[in-house]
Amino acid sequence: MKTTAYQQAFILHFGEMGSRWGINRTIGQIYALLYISPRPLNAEQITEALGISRSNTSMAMKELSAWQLVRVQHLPDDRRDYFTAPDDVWEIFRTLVAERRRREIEPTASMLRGALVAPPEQGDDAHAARKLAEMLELIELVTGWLDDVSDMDQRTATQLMKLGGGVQKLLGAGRRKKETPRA
Amino acid sequence: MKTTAYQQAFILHFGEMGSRWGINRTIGQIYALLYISPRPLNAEQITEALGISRSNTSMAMKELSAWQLVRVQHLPDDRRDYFTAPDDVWEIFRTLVAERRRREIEPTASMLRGALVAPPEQGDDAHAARKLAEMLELIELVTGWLDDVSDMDQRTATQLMKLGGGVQKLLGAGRRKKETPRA
DNA sequence: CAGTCTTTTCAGTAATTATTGAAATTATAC
DNA sequence: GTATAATTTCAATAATTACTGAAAAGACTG
Repeated sequence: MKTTAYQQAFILHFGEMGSRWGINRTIGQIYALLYISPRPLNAEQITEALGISRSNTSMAMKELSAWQLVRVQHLPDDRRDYFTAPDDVWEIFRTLVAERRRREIEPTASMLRGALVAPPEQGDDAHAARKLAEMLELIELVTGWLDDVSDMDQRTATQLMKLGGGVQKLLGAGRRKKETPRA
Repeated sequence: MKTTAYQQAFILHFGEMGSRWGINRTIGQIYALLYISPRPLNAEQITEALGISRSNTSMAMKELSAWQLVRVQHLPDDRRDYFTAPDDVWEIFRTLVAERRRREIEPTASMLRGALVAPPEQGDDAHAARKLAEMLELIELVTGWLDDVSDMDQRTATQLMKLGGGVQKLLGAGRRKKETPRA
């Protein structure tokens, strides 16, 4: 596997952004490589294309599998694992949202629910409990909404997003704060 | 500043989640502390409450300010800086979305735009360019939508989110994939 | 089941990120 | 101006996370 300069730029960018996205450089690069690759790649090809160790590739693939961001497939008369990223960006997006929700939000929601089972009623703890309740309410509102959007097919979701602020008209309210028409 | 066991649990959780959220433990803890505190706190109080160094507090406040997640205020006859988190969770949420967008998505969108100025038209690079274009299209759709939602007032946004999948009826489409009614 | 190919594990090391303490800077008071 | 309080900077160190190489484990072949 050799990569062109054009591909390199994209792969290196994903590597650099990796740390901001909570994944490491290797994982970012591998995902970028798979995403633009027109064919499935095996671990050896990935290792060679990125100049990393075989074991690093193995660990990264495990992590990407845990995120459900890659698929494994096999070719006839070849027992190596071949990896692909899903073709459809919308599907990738849904997976990302679901996984980030599970890892970054759900543990907190769960902790908040626990803390609110028997909320203190006096003093600063009571104030804290009210703030926790506000946070949980917002989390549940937003995650519920994300679930709903994830269940939509791409066409509907696209239509909804393009509607943008115009959705307020449909809601029948004159509460618009700022006019932001979209295509 | 002393914290109760009830407050501690929340603060420690935010510290632990910090690494998943792309901030460090100290920043997570400080934000949790400020969020539930019924009054503004100065750096010394934060330092004492969390058992960290004064310089660590200073650097963390700088970072939180960069995220626009805290406000500084002053008390009469006291020249120390007092910090608060915004009262309104909705406002905090909007800030988080805006900042994450700016740091985690915008650089990539910008790179993609650059790569698509003169997209290659042959071979694997052409395939890569098509995938880049798909990614950019999705990013622009989603970030545009986030902008629109951010511009809504809380009441409208809440109404919209509670509507959930029901929004499809308003769109006049029978393309519902799965029925998920919400309060 | 011995041999070969492939993948995984993991201890050690490298690289990165977080935290501290001391010194420097800034701001205010006298 | 000097003294004092508050905050920031930054080099050193601690802690964490990423990566490698070697060895082990697993999977298939003949």
